[in-house]
Parts: sequence; C-alpha cells; structure tokens
Amino acid sequence: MTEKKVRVRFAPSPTGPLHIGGVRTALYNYLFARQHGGELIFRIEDTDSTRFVPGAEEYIIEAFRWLGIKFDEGVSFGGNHGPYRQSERRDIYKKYVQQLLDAGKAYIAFDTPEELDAKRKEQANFQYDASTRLQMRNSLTLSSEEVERLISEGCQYVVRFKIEPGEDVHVDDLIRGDVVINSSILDDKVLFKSADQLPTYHLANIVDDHLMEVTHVIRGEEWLPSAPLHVLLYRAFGWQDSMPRFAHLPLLLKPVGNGKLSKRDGDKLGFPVFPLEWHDPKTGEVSSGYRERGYLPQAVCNFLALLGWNPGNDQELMTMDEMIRLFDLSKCSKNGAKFDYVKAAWFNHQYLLQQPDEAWTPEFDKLLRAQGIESTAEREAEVVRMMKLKVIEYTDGEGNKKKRNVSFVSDLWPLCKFFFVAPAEFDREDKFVRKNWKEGTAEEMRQFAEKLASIEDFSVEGQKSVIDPWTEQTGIRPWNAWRICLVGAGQGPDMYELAAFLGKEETLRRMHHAIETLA
RNA sequence: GGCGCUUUCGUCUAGCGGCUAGGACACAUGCCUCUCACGCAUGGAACACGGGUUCGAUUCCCGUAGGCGCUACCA
Repeated sequence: MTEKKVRVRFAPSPTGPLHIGGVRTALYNYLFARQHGGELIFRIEDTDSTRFVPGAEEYIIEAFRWLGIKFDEGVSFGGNHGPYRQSERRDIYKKYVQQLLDAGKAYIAFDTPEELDAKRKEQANFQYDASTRLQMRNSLTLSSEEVERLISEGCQYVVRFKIEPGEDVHVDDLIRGDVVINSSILDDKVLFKSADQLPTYHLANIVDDHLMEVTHVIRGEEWLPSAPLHVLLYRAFGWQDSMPRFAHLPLLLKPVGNGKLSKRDGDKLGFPVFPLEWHDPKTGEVSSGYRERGYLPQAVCNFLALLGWNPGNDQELMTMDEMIRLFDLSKCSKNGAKFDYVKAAWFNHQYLLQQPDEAWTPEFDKLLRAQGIESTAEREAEVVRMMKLKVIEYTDGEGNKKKRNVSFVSDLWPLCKFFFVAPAEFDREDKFVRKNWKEGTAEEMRQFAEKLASIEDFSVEGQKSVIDPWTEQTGIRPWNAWRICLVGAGQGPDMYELAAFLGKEETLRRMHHAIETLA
C-alpha cells in the first residue's frame, strides 16, 4: 500500500463573511494537513453567481492570515493545480460533464424551474429520479433530433446525473464509520446549471478534488446526506480507486435553544460569530468580529479546536504546535456542540495572562485615548500589572448581572478609571463607604496624610517602612478609608502600589479633597 | 412527510463490559486578605427511556422519544 501525500482543502463560497463554524472546519483541515506533512488548499467555490458578494474572498483570506491558519496553495497562494477559483474552471467542468453524457451516465433535461415548481406543488413528494424522469422533458424521453433542435433553438437545459435506483451506497466516514443510503432516495441531481452556465457544487467538488489530488475531505455534517451522491459520481468517472476519504464534522449549535449557530445568536447574546468585523456591502450592516472584540487568535483557535475534538486527556490549553501533534479525527465527537461564549472568554483570559504586560499597552492606550487620557506605555503597563487579575461586572445575553475575569483588554477601562481620574464625588450610601468612613475617620485620615507627607521615598517599600510602624503605634488601620480617598470605592489594587503610582502630590491632593468632602 | 446523523453534569467533554462515572467552563462555600479579586481547598450537578445480549452494561444490539442536518438549476 503506497502512502499518498496528504492533501486537504478548505473551499468556502464567497457569499459573505466566514462563519465561525467554517473557521473550525478550516482549522481541522489545517491541523490534519500539518500533522501529516501534507498540504492545505484554498479553493473558492463561486459557482452560484447569484449569491456572490464582493469583498468576501478578501475577507476570508485576511481572516485566516489573522488566525494563523496557513494555506499551501490556492487562490492568492499559488500552486500548480489551478486555477483555484471555480468560476475560472468552466471549460474543465464542461469537458467532464460531456464525458458523463457520452457514457450515458447523465442526461439533458429541459424542464424549467417554473415547471418543476408547479410539479412539486401538485405532487408534494415529487422527486426527479428513476421513478419520474421518463415523464419529464429530457434526452431520455425526447428523440435525439428533438434534443438537437431544442438546443439549437437556444432552449435552456440542465444536465442531470442518472442515478440507478435500488443500490445501498456505502460511505466510509472517518468519524462516523460506515454510513449507508439507498440510491433510490437520491434524486437525479443537476450537475450543470442553465442559468449561469456553471456546474453545481456536487460536480465541481468532485472534479476539483480529483484534479487537485485531494486525499481527505473534511467538511461539515450538512454534507453527509449528499456524500453517497459524491461516491456515485467518483464511480461514474471511474475514479473510485483514488477517491478521497471522508470525515463529516458535527455542527456548531446556538448557545441557547435549538438549531445551528447563526449570526442572529451573536447579535442577541453579544458575542461575535465571525472572525473579523464585516461590513455588508449591500445592506451596510456591520457584524462584530473576534479580532475587533479583543480576542487573541491563538485563543480563538484553541477554543474552536476543542469544540468537537479533544486530545483524550484533560489538557485544554494548547499551542498550535501541540494541537497539530495531538489532533486525531477519530477523537472527534459525533454530536453537535453548543457554542459556549463564556468559555471562549475564559480561553482569552488565559491567553491574555500569558502575554507580558507590555503587550497589552497598545490596545489599552487606544482605550485611554478614546477617553481623552494620555499616558505613557510604562505607566500603562504598571496599571495592567496591578489590574489584570481583577474581576469585571458585565451583563450577559439575558440581561443578568454577572462577573468574570478580565478577558479582554477593553475590560480594563471600567476597572482603571481612578488611576487617571481622581474621584470627584463620594457615594455615602455605598456599602463600602458606610462601613469604612465613620465618625473620626476624617481626623484619622488627616493624621495619616501628615505622616505620608513626611515620606521622602514614596515607593511601595519607602511607604511601608514609615507607615507600618505608624499603624502599630497608633492602632489606626488606614487602608479602607485611604482607599475611599484615592479610589472612591471598594476596588482597586494594593494601596501602597496605588499611592506609589499616583505619586505623593496626587495622593495627598486626593486625600485632602476626600476629607473635605466627606467630613 | 422521507432519508441520514446523534443522545454522559446547565455547557464542552473523558470513558472504548466490571470505575465511589474523571476534567474544564459556569455556580456555591471556605481559607487567604487593606477592597474587589487572583490563588488554594471544598461542594452541588450527568449516563434520555424501554427491551434484549452477557455472570455483569454508561459502554454492544434493537426499538421509542428528543436534538440536529439534508430533502433547490445554494453551497
């Protein structure tokens, strides 16, 4: 048995932004290709001219670039199996359709879409197949002269695959095992459309995979029902011996309720379903993207990889290289996975924490500028260091107040405002304020401020060396009230660290303001 | 309706005939503590149902029910 070099493909159709489920399919193809030292092909399946969306192809390429999923050949990547855009392969498909026609494995049909619609209306279960094709207008029922005449008159026609009924067709799926469907339930699929003179997915897909020497077809489960048709097509062409192996991936489901994940769910629950922000050229509608939301590409890949696959142990955090090493189609689950956007945020939290504090600052700086605040990268990194392990309150999709770890750089702003803006007012009704600002507190703070004013070295260590003995000696525990002065609430980092960050002057200024206001 | 796939904690899942059914997210509690946290510890939480096969089924087989997909001159 000779081992063929592994060649897989990801073949989206450019009808809009890339869905996150598509990203996962591409990722699995990528992991599989890399693990086997094979190649990943990027093919554009633009055989539906009516649904073509300008910019979609560029968007998809940019999305993979961002995600770190690299292709070896295909549209924009080169290679010697091109062209890789199906709309540029018309002549190739024509030749193969003719081959099927000549062999009597396909036939020409003149029935118009309107006629077929009417037929379906009067006969609910109508299917164009062995049981009905002899009642239709096609090259099986018309004389060859008649067919010639209709074609020369410019009559529109399609080419249909002639499926022989009554055969159990087996698909050997790498994930699901032996799947059997009887050919009688398959219809005589259109292989070549009259409308745009292009093949349908089924034909183009088989011809391209064959010509591009694809060894494994890893795609979504929605293709499983038509897989037997594809097997039959390989056979009709005489390519059964080089037919690729199939692996049908489970679908990504919506987080709540039933059905597959859609853009709607993202909008409703407040998480992106596209890798990059997308501006619809027709409607002008903007859909949020993982990149713009503040996700790290590694986090997205890691999270997505685990939705439907796992390495068989408890490891969840994995680099791309580890995933390449561990990936295994036979360890893919068979059932659909609900999309858990809370866990997605947790993954990002993990990856964000792996980054050095300096890596946060460009994004953090943008946030600050948006608030009209200028700072230095050094000071911003300081704030990141102090605040990255905090928790932020947020509102989930159902409108409930929840808390979560800092998972995005943008989570920082609501936690960090007081580093840059002094509290102007104090809420006496606040639980923390009521508990920690009582009779006599103002006087204690006055004494404490005096002590602080005497400190030369205002670093954390410098403060401690003076304040620690002072608290011993006076019995005053100043920290919570001090926090009210500098922060305005029961939040924030270690007080010495905060004071050191603000500097002596600003620290004292805030304290005096608070003492006056709260006195 | 027909055909196919599928079914372990709320969610993602481990398990490949014998386990106190394991982990992660989320949730709750405790410890730590100058706040909120982080961290650490602890806890609640699952084999859809009914038949078989077997000495023994979460695991194998068959039904039923639920979920998902497909059923276009869309992919």
